[in-house]
Formats: sequence, structure tokens, C-alpha cells
Amino acid sequence: MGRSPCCEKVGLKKGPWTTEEDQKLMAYIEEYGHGSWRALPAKAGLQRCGKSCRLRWTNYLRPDIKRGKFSLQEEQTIIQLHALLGNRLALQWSAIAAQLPKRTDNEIKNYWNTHLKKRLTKLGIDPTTHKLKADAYGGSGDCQSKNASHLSHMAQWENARLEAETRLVRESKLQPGSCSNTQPTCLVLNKITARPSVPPCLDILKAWQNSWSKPQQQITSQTTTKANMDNKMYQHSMYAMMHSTDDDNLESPTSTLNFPGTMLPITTTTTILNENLLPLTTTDNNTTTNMESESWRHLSLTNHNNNHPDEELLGEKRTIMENNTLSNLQDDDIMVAVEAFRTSSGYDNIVVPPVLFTTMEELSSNDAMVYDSSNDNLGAEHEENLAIMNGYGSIYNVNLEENNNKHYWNSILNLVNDSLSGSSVF
DNA sequence: AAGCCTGGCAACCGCGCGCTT
DNA sequence: CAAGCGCGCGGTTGCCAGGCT
Repeated sequence: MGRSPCCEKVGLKKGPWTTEEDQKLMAYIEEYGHGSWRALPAKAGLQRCGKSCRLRWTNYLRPDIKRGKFSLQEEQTIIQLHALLGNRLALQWSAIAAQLPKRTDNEIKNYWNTHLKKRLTKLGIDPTTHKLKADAYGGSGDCQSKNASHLSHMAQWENARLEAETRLVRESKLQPGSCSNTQPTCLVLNKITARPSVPPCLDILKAWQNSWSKPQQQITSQTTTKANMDNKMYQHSMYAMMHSTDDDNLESPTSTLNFPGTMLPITTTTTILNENLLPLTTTDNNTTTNMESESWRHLSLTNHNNNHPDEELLGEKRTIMENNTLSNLQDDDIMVAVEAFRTSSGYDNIVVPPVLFTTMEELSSNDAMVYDSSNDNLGAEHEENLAIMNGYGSIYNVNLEENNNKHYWNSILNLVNDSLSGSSVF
């Protein structure tokens, strides 16, 4: 189908907008709204095509546009969403822009192309796939031994995970579940929860591990410092819980999620996004708290009401645990499951672990992430890169403020849902 | 000081989707 | 059902300012 561009019409101006044109356009829209863009130029007295007017308005003149340098938070959001969306569907800058309300898709696109892409490339990360380039972490003999170490850690993780799941199943058998196994929602959710909680950006973290490191004392002190700055600081990891009785072994997976920059505040009442809805541990300086109830209660935290008491949720949890199998999982299954659960449970604002948006192929093909803090060496020159890595870490280690968290992830959920269902909502 | 190069950004272009007729 | 329209999206282009030689 298609049609010729409206700007081919004779007599219509192209190129940079003058101040006078801007004023005309703004005055018209402020008074009448834009209405039909095609009809707007004539009504506003502009020798422009409607498309040009729309672009000028949406990308420049709109009053709610925030201009200037992108903040670290904004950068992180862009990176996170690019990593999430870029791999699974045609990248939608508008979708990313939707998470940065005062930024335009065009601005974000330009920023990505001119800044972030280059920085990722410098880090040895393929900006398209968000995966580590081959020569960035596997090239040396030293790295080979590291990879062997990584495999060892992976085995440890998997062992720990299975132990924990076994324990939870054992516990759950003691109490009758409230959710029938035959309920589709439970069955599919079971598939979700059964997946190993492998973070989605392992390659990047490996690259980071190799390119940027600092003594483990420093990482501890940094963590402490940040924690002191904000008492709401938590480390969280199901593996931390599993190893909570171990020595403070930095080789253990407990340290995995503690890479600098990921240690960002999560308030006590913030919805905790555990990678696979399994119990997790929070470490708040001196105390380690079992967050099992919190991690499951998060199902209803954002829309908690009397119709869905915690008991019901725990029943769901128990059933899920009982049905826990490591079956193969398709992306569509995830979203269907989530939607089914949302619909049937009434938990409209259920928060979905971000890892769910990573393709299962990626999850199963990735090594377990191991952050070997003994090689850490943080330098000031890495601050920009740190921001980037913050973005990656935040994909699965959510660091948003409580008030933003719910809307943020719901938006992403809706966004991905919409994309998967083929609808064009942007 | 002048010419060249490079990076950043505003704007353009073509395509595709949804809606209407 | 098909064709046309309106709009939005992502990719690309071209201008301009600043840095470099």
C-alpha cells in the first residue's frame, strides 16, 4: 500500500524550523490542540507538512520535554530496557521513552547511538545483543581457569538451589495448598518458578569482572558506605539465604549479586523482585533476615486488599512449590502464565520478576554468573562504565524507589505483553 | 588563522499498522 | 474485502559547533 510522502507537495518548507514557525505551531496547539496533523499546517499558517509539524512538536516544542544531559538513572533505564526489548522484538524506542516520561524516543535513540552504544563497545559488549564479545573474557589462560571456577560455582549454585527447593517442598507438604494443581495458572506459574535464577546479563558481568575489579576489602567498604548512606540498603539473593550459614566466603555465590553499583536502595516495603519467586535474604548491615514471606507477599504488595489475604498467596506458593518441575519454558508461556495469573487471581498489579523477560534460551545457555570480587579494582575512570553496569545489574536486581517500582515494572510487563500479542500500542 | 575532522542532534524519509470508507 | 488515509516508528541524513592539525 503506502503513499507518497506528504512533504513532496510543492511549496512546503523543509529543514530547520525558525523561531517564528515554532511560535506559530505552539500557539496553535496550545489553543486548539493538534487535532489532525495533516490539517494543522494550513490552519496554523505554516508552510510545512503535517508530519514535519508533528515531529517538531513531539521532539522539541512539547512543554513536558526534559532537555539536557541524561542522568545515571535514565541511562540505566535505557540500558535495561534496550537489553530487555532489543533481544526479543523489534526495538521500540517509544517503549523505552515511555519509561522516561520527559524524554522523546528520538532523543533516546540519538543518545543510545551516540553515547551508550560506544561505551558498551568499549567495554567489549555487543550493543546489539548485550552479550560479551568473545575476546573480552575468554582469551587468556587466566580466563580459562576463571571459567573453570565459574563452572564450579554454577554447580554449587544449582546444588544450593535444589536443596532449597527440596526444603521448601518438604515444608509445603506440611500444609494443604489452596490452589489446585489442575489450575492452569498454577501449572504455568510453576514452570516459571522452576527456572534457575540465572541473571540475564551474565556475559556483561563477566566482562565487567575482567575489565574492572578491585580488592575485596574495597567492595566491602563500598557496600558498607553505601549502606550507611541509606539504611534501607539490602543485598538480596536466594543464594544468600541458602548460604547464610556459611562463612563469609566471597567465592560463594552469596557474593554474586554484590557487584558494585547494584547495591542500590530497596526500601523495606518495596516489592522485592526475586528472580524466581523463591525465598531470598536481605542483609541489612548487621542483620540477615529471611525474606521468604516478603518475596511471596510481593505478589500482592502492589494491590493488596482484603480479598486476597496472605494466606491465599501462601497457598498459591505451596502449590507452586509442589508442582515444581524443571520443564522447558517458552517465552510465550511466561507471558501467558503471567497474564493468566493476573486475570484469575485479581492481582492486577502483580510484579513480575524481570528475569522473566529474558529468553529462556539465553538463560539456559548462560553460565552461572560469578562475581569474583577478589579481582576487583575500582578506578575513578570507570565511573561511566559503572553506570552502565548498574543498568545491567538492575535488570534483575531491582533498585527502584518504592513509588516508581510498581509502575515501572507493570509498564514493562504491559509493554512486553502488548508486543507479544502483536498489538501496536505505541 | 584557516581548513579539516568528528561528534551530536534535529529533522527527514520510508515503511507498516490500524482505522475508515 | 480492498483501497486509502492518518499516524507513529525506526533508520538515516545532513547541518553545525567544537576540536584538532
